[in-house]
Amino acid sequence: MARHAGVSITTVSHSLNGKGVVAKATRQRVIEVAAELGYSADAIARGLRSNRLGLLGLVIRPLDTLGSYQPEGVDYFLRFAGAAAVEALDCGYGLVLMRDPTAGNAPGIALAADGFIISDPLAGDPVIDLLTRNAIPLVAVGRDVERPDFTAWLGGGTLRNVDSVIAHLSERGAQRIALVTGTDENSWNADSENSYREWAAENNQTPIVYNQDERLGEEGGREIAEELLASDASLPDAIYCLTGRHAAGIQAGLQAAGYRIPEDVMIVAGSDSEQTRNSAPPITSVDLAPEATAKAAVAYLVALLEADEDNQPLPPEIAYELRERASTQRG
Amino acid sequence: MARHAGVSITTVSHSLNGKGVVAKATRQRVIEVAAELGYSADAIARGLRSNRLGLLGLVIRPLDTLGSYQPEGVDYFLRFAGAAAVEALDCGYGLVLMRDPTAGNAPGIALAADGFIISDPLAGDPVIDLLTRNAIPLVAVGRDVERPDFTAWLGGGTLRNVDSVIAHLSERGAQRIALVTGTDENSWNADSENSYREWAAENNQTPIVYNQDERLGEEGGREIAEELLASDASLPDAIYCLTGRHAAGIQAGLQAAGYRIPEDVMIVAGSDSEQTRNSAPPITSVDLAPEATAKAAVAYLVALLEADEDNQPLPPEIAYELRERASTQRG
DNA sequence: CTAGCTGACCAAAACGTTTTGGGGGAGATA
DNA sequence: TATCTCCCCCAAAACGTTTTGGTCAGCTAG
Repeated sequence: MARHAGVSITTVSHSLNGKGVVAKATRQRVIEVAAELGYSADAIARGLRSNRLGLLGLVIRPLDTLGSYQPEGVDYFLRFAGAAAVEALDCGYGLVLMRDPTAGNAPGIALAADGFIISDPLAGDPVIDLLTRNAIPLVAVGRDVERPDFTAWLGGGTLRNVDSVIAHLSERGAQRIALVTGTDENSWNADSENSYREWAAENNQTPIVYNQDERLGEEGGREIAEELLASDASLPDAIYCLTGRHAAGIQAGLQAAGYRIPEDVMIVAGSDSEQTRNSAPPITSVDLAPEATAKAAVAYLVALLEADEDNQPLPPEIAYELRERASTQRG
Repeated sequence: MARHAGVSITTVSHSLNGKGVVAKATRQRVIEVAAELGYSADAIARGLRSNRLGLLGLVIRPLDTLGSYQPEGVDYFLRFAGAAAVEALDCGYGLVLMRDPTAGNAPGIALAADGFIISDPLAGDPVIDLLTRNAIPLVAVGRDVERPDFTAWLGGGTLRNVDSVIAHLSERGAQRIALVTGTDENSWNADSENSYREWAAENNQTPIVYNQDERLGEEGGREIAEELLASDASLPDAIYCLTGRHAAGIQAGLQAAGYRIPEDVMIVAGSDSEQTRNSAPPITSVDLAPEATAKAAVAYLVALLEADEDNQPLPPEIAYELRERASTQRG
């Protein structure tokens, strides 16, 4: 390239990057020759020199614990990943989906990423340790419940979903509202339960909480239904279930026992999925806005990467909406 | 690292990569020290030296021409991309989704990928030119209709879908079968039309073919319905429509004009989508097996990358299935 | 005793950039 | 004429590996 343009390597670099002092005519010629030759600086060599490859990593922790990257009907994560990839492109970055990079079978490229997005980190997440140790910037969706000092996370708005769901159910006449969470140690499960217990305490309700392994899917929901039915206490008249698959299972279980949804029990899911959309009746669900969240997370990470030391960006806020469906449509 | 282990840089490299001649004890010690320090060779530096970054690129051409990377209800590509990413990980690679890398706004990392998967290349696709010029191996899903010499592609089985759909429709009593394709210049559109016309010629049928822009979605389907209704010729009694969104639009258009599906007209879509699953009636569709296709494409590309010059792998075959639904359920 | 071989290790080159620290020529000033 | 100042440009270092082509010591064989 330098030979073709009749200048030094330095001048090529300066010309194409707009740095240094180069005569206008020279810079123009270099640019023209580069275009003609289809030349552009080798990204790897540039990466070696500048320690910036233009690559972002995405780790979706719930899929790690779930064991499968394509859980039946759960489209939240795929939509999240797709939107993140597109937004990264818009920012001039590539995005690589990765599994737990502490697990050892991570691709070699893992630690070469400029920054990471961690979706739903676990308590004291080792992935955050690894990245911090390697001085790789990261942004989380959901907080690490054991790491209060780590503030570069978004999605705190999910906390308010508990309140809005309870308000919705109360408005429809619910008296005794139960909560079903997953067992992953992430803030989505933990903080939702905390919020719920706070509400119960404030309203003199006996909290009714079940924790069920996410991996069990609809079957896990059916088990909860059986536990509810076998319990000495009377059945709650509304159930807020964080995962869509558990919700669908609970609904099916209660219906099999002769209960009607929503007449006898109302059901709300904390995240929308194919199961909640297509069960009978369809289940009222919180739309966790995967596209908007992904877009915000990528933009935030890129801002973090490209910001000066002194004016760091702040985490964006995401708005969630309740999709009201027949499972809470009374009267 | 070399200092910590008390050996040269060379010996570290040799020890960790199992190359060269290193005393067993030394190699062991180096490995231990590396584990202790959490050291692993910098992927970028290694990439610079070996020209292998461990990164695959994925370009989905229909989304480029569509202009949107999240077309409403079309989950084929997202599922394809997700499955490809996971399979790449299983092979030790990262996968980056990219837009048309010839468009200029491609991320710098684009040409640093070890290899590419091109989904549904266009006729004489410039992306293939670009990659070939840069000596980057690639695998396509669907062939480039203007590049018969390029054989590293899979998905030829879609050709047979035309026959099986026609067989299915004939079995259900169809006499006059129309075809609706898209206008993208890919093999999926072109070869399907060719197959259809061959069948028509062999069976003394007057071919009825419409080509409609993919970008118009369901509205485009409705337009086709109007054209069919306005035509002098009588309405076909079955329509094979390659895209799910066109199919849903045609069905809605015909129903609005008072025709019944499937009694008056049967409809089949060449690719499954949310529209075909949830329209009324649900539309019989070909399941293009995005996960299996993606997995096969990645495995094929990786095999290509890692193969010796002399024994190149052959493209795998994919099997597709017809999902029979009410839109062809007669009698 | 010497030449040759082998096993263990290492210095240096190469990969293609970016960045640093000049170098040299032309014009201006003394 | 000598010196100073700009303005352009460039050589070389550095990034962290892998790979090539050694060196050196200790043995073995002649």
